[in-house]
Amino acid sequence: MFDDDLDHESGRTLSQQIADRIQKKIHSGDLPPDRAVPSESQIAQIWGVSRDTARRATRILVERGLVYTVVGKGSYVRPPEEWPR
Amino acid sequence: MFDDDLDHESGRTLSQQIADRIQKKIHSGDLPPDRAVPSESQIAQIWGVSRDTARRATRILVERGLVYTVVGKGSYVRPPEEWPR
DNA sequence: TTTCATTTGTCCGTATGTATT
DNA sequence: AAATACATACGGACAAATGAA
Repeated sequence: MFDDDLDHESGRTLSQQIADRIQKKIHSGDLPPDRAVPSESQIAQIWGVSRDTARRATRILVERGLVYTVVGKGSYVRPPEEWPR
Repeated sequence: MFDDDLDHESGRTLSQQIADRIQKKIHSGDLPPDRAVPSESQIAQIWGVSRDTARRATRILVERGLVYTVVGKGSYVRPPEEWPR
């Protein structure tokens, strides 16, 4: 589902690149509303980064208004009606 | 391990002199492949320079192809097969 | 009720990247 | 070259919340 590697050289940070890849899956409908996005542990596993970096990636998506987080459960895709325009 | 003082008078910069000293340890095998070289903080501590100067020293070794850097972890001795000839 | 695994929240220490003064 | 500050990243630890067994 997420297969392309991250670019450690480009100007964009690892967490930004991860957020971008997940955002594409959201906008494409691959990750529908209220569907769980990859957990921090999964992100760390998928892209081979630390949980700290995984957390940053998730927080970026929350700040972009595309994802909401529930403690103890996970982070989920926000309905498109709530996306910022 | 690194005991000789730097020369603040010579033409060579402090970072160059530090890089030279570490390079000797690499070429002598005192710092074997994939062994961590002194961190920027350690360099600053050992030779009494700023972290900025320590960074420059590490950077020089990277540019010489003797060392590779991993963000968040440190800098390490590159295997001799990868050294430029 | 208790136990357990999973997930996020928080904090720590260390290291490098970047920018400013 | 130095001093400082902040961001990004890695690794580890423990707490709190959730839900299932």
